[in-house]
Amino acid sequence: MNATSGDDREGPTSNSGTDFIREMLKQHSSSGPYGGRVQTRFPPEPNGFLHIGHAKSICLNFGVADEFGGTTMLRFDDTNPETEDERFVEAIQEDVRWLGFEPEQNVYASDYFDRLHSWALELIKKGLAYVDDQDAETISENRGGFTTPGLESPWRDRSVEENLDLFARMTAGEFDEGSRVLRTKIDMNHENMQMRDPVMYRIRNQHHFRTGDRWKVYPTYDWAHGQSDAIEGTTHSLCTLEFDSHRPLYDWYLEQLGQGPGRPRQTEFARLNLTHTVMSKRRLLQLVEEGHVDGWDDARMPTIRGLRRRGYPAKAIRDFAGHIGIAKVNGTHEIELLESFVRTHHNTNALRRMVVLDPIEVVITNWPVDDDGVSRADVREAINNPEDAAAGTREVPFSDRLFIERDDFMLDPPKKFFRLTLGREVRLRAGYFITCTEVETGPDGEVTRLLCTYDPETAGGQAPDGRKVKATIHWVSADHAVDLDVALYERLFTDPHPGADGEDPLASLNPDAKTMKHAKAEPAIGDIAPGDVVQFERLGYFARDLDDDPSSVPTLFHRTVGLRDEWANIQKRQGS
RNA sequence: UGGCCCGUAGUUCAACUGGUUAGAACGUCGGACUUUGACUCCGGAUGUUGCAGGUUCGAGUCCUGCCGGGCCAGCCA
Repeated sequence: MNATSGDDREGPTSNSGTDFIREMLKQHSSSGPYGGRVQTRFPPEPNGFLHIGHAKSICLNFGVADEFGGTTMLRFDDTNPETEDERFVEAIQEDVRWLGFEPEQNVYASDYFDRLHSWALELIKKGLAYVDDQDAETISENRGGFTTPGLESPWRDRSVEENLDLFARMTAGEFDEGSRVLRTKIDMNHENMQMRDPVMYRIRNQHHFRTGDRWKVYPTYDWAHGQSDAIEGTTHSLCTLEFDSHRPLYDWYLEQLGQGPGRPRQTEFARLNLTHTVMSKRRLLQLVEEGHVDGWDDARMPTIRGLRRRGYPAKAIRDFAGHIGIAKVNGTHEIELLESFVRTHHNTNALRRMVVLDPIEVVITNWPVDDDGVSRADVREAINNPEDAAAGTREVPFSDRLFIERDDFMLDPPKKFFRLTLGREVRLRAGYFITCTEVETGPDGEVTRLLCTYDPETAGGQAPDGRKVKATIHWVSADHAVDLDVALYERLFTDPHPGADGEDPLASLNPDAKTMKHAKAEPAIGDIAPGDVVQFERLGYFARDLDDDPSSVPTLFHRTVGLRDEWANIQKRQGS
């Protein structure tokens, strides 16, 4: 198996296996030029961080290779020294691992620079490539348009000797950046613009993070990609839809180089888009640089690192990727679908804890006072995870002064509100039934404190006389509470399709995408390690911050995703 | 404007490669259950399969035209 485990994965998730790529692989496994061999590659450019869109591609590439007994390379497409950097390499490797995949090998396009170079020489000798002295602007102008043919470069018919000499001098660094390029000689009249003498090499007087200052010419994507695939034995080169028009060129190079029928084959699939967020590197970079988020690993970001901080499990991301399948149409998935996989995962795995995000004080007026005049705390036992008996139980202190959620009390409740109100009895989860007997209010009429009585007979949450309550609410003993900072998240963009109408995507950036709260937690919150996700009962799943000090009490949690909330739906429908 | 790719519930995908009333998930609505208004379970609704022709006993699947969307004229990937 090609996958590693860092979590509870049981294997790569895939949909039913009926998509066009798996269909093709199925055929190629029984017949065809690859002898049943399957090798894929995930080829990120090390100039940014991976996001959920990359995760889809990673799951696809590693997933199908695994399903068909093949392997997957992690290949860094480091052909442009301008923007690439070692730190991205490390981050990408880490993210791929975290997602649960182990590459067969970590390789770099730059590993192949020598081979690529000698292949280029071969094409020059065959009269299929030439050095063009035109500048970028001229080349662009002369490429022609969709309906107009291109203009052949005046340098197109140089002799092989001159081309060889010039290219050698380009390689040696004799010329300025932009002064010359090596171009393929195909057809300036081709209906596919990609075939109008595409550039193979450009001069870059820049330091490359791997090859240093050795090279002065760097291969373009089109020249490097297919050949890299061929060198390392990739059979199926899966890429996104926009490379569709490059496929003829991809095939052309391989063919000219004499690669036989077993040569790699490019297949395109739709990239992933999600509602209420952006996915392009440029936009993500803009969010970071303009300070709209706190970095690439901000929990609001759709980056792998952001999702990880947010508490999205790798397994849920994999399940999501497998579920959505692949297609040849660019669409946009609802982020709710991803969230449902996150909830499903945490529902079965996350421990439960009680945390009050917006506390209001409750005094239990009939709580007993001991002979020495002191009111003592009681200890309740609570189930850690109703979905998993093995998770056991924990102790929760109960006393005469508690906090409950402000939302769980209404002085003048609407019809369908069945939580606490004056004169009504509710259950405190794993505690007792309490009845609100009196409400204290402040100068503006706001509720400041609730006086309640409890029924000692209902310890643990059952009434011996069998009477029922309509609501169970969570609570925390005030004197035992642990103070926490909690980050609540909403959609990063209010518009489900930011920028779809041609507007600036950032116009719908949600300023309230992050809200900080000071919360009160039960003491057992201390059991939760950084990075772990727990359910705050009735509220949602929350991840303890990755950078929180593991040796001390938790201080910061991020809301991964809220629980489904029927009450919120009711309120929405009632328009209040 | 030319070329290529693509149009199936609100969304994203299925439909054994022409064969009965076009399915699933998420969402939505209703009900059951419930010490989380969660989870779970049961049930409902939403489609002129972009449109129009054609081939065929039979078309979401094949053909033609039209409409709509995406991509392509970087020395980015």
